[in-house]
Amino acid sequence: MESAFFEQPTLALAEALLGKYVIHETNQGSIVGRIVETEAYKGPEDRAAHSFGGKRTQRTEVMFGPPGHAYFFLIYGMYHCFNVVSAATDKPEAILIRALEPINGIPFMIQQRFPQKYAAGLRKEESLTPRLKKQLTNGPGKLTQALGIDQRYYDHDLKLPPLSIAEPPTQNIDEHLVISRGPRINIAYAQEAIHYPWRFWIKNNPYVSQ
DNA sequence: AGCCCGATTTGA
DNA sequence: CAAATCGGGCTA
Repeated sequence: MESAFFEQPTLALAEALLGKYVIHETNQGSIVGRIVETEAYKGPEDRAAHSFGGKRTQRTEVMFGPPGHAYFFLIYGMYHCFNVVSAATDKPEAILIRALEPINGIPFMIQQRFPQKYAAGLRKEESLTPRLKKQLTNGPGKLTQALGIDQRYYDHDLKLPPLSIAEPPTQNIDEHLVISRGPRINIAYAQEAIHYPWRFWIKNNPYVSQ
C-alpha cells in the first residue's frame, strides 16, 4: 500500500487493514495471508499500549517514527507479535495484526508451525483439513510463526519487500466486508482502557482468533 | 544486578 | 488450568 494508506487515523487504519494481504517474500516463495483481525493501540491515552503516557524506550522507539513501518515485540519469551506503526511521527500508535486467513504458501506455513509433523511427513489427505488450516494463523503468535517473520523486521518499511502489505488481486477483493468491533483481548491490566472497542474483525470469518 | 511479568500458545 | 521462556523496563 502507498504512504497515504498508512497515514489514516489509527482506528480507521485498523479497519482498513482488514481484507488486505500480508506478503512475506522468502527463498521458498511468496507467503501470503489475508488480514481478518486487528487491534488498535493508541500510545499516550491508552493504558493498554506499550507506549502509554508517551513511554519511549528501545522497544517502543519505532512507534515514534513514521507510519507504515513494522513494530515487532517478543511476548512470553516465546512468541513474536507483528504490528503496523500508525499515526504521524512522534505519535506512538500501532495496530496489532491478530489473525490472518492463509492465502498462499500453505506448505511453508505448516512447516513453520508444525516442524515435527512436517518432518514425519503429513499424509496428503490430512494435510489441509479446515481444522489444520485455521491453526496456522488464527492468533498473533501463530501468524508470525507461520509467515516466518520476527524481530529482524523491526522498523522495516511495509511498503517494501520482503515484508509488505498490499491490496489483494481485484478478483479477490470483497466489496462488502462486514466488520465487527469489540474490546481487545488479554489486557486485564489496562483499567479504564479494558473496554475500549478497539478490536476489529471480519464478521463470521473462520480465521479470527479464539 | 536483580526482579517481575507479559497485546500467547499449548498440552495435561 | 498451569507451564514454557526471556528480554524489557523498573527499582536499587
